[in-house]
Amino acid sequence: MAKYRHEVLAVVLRAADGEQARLKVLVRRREHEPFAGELALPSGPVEVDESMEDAVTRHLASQLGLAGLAHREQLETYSDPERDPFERTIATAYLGLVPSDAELSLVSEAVWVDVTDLPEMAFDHHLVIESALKRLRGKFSYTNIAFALAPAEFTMASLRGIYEAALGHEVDVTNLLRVLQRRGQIERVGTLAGSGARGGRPPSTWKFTSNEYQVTDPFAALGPGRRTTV
Amino acid sequence: MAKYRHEVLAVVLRAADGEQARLKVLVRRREHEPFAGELALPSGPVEVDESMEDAVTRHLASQLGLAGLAHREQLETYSDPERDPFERTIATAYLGLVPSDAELSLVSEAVWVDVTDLPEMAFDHHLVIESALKRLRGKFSYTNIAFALAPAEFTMASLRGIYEAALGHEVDVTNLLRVLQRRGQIERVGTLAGSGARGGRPPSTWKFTSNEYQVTDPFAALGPGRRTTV
DNA sequence: CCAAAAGTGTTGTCTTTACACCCATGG
DNA sequence: CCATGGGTGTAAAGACAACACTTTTGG
Repeated sequence: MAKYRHEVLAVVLRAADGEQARLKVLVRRREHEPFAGELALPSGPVEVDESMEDAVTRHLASQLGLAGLAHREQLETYSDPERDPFERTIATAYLGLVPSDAELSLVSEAVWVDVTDLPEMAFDHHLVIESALKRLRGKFSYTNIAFALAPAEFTMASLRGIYEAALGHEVDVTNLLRVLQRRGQIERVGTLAGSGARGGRPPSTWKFTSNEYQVTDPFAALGPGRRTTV
Repeated sequence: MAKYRHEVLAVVLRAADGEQARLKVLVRRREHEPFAGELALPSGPVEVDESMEDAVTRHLASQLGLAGLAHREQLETYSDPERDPFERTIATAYLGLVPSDAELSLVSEAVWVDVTDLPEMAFDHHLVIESALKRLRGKFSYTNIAFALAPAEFTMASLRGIYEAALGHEVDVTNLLRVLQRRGQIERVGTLAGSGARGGRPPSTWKFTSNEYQVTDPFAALGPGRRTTV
C-alpha cells in the first residue's frame, strides 16, 4: 500500500522547579541509525488498528515508562520528503504536559533537557519543539492550560515561575493573580504554605478550579456584543 | 511497509457575494466506493516524493481544475481507524481560501455548498469542515486572513458581508473599519464605487495593505509590556 | 526593628462596543 | 426634498500594566 512510514512524535514538557522554574522537554538518546547516539523526541509507528492518540500513549509508556499526561493535543504533521534521510516518513507531533508534582519512574534513557538551551537533535525535531513551544505560549494567554504543568496546589510565586518559564519573559504576580481570578481559573485553598528561606509573609495556596482544558478568554474582536445578552 | 493509506483533504472556501454574502465550501460527488454518489471533500494520496502541500495543490488542480489559492494552511490529521470503512486511512486536512473575484474554471463535478446548510457527506468530512470553519473564525479575529477571501478592491459594506459570512454573526461596519485601520490591515483606494440600487452616498473602495498572512493582533495578556520598548 | 515576601489599592492607557449625528447621492 | 446608505464623533465599559502601599512573617 503506502511506500512510507507514518509515525507519531511526542513533545512532552514539564516545569522543573528551583530558584527559577525551567521548562524541560523529554528526549532520549537514539540506539539505531539514522542519527544513532543523538538526542531525539520519543516516537514510533502507528499500527493499523490504533489511532494516533493511542500510539502516542503506547510509545511513551513502552519507551520511557511515562504515563499520566495531564494534557495532550495534536500539533502539526510533518511531511517534507527529505526530513528522514533513511526512509520517507510522515510524522504527526503531539504536545504532552506533565504536572510538576507527578511521580515519574522513567527508564534510564530518558533525559530532560532545558528548552532554553536545546542541544543538537536528530531529524527536524528542533523545529518540532520550537513549534510546540510557540503553541504552548499562545495557549497560556487565553486558556487554563497551566493547570497541566502546575502541581495540584501552589503559591502564586511558584505559579509565576511556571508562567515565566513557559512564556519566556517576566510576569507580574499581582496582575497574574487578578487575570486568573477574573477568568475564574483559580481559587484559594484555605491553607498557608511556610515562609520562605529568608523570612517573609507566608503565602496562601491556590488551585485551579478545573482540571479540564478550557478556553477562558476567547477572541472577541468584532464579536457579537457581550453586553446585550442574546 | 505501512499497511494503510495517507491522504490529504482540502476544505476550500469562498465567499459568494449577493444580498448577504455566503461562505461556500468546494465538494465533489464521489464516483467510487465507498460512499459512491455522495458528496465529499476533494482528497487524494500523498506520493513518496512529494510533501503534503504539493499533494493538495496537485489533487485540487487535477480533480477540480482549481489553481491559485490565496491562502493555504494545515489543519488536523484524522486517524480514527474506523473513519474509512473500506481501508484504514489517515488523512491530513488543509484549509484553502479563494478570493471572491478569482476567475475559476472548475470541472463539472465541482459543487459549491453553503456552509450554513451542509448536506450529508462521506466519511467524517462533516467534522472536518466544522473544524476548518472554527479555525477560520478564530483567525478572522486576530489576523489579516480576510484578504484571502476578499476581492482586490472592495467597499466596507461588502467586506462586512464577508466577515459576517465567516464569523456567523452581525458585524458593525463602523467598528470593523476602525479595528482594521488601527491594525493597519486596510488602506483607502482613491476611487469611489457607484451608488447602490436605491441611491445613497457612493462608498469609497479599500484594499488590504498586505496579501501575506499576518498576525496583526497577537495575544497579549500577561505579555511583556508593549509600552516599554524592550 | 528591619528585611523579605505576600497581597491590596489605585491610576492611566488602550481596546472595543454602542449609538448619535452629519454627508452625499438618486429619484 | 427625502429616503438611503456611507462615514465620523463620542461616550461608556472593560481589560491590562505599572507601581505605590500595607500586611505578615523570620531573624
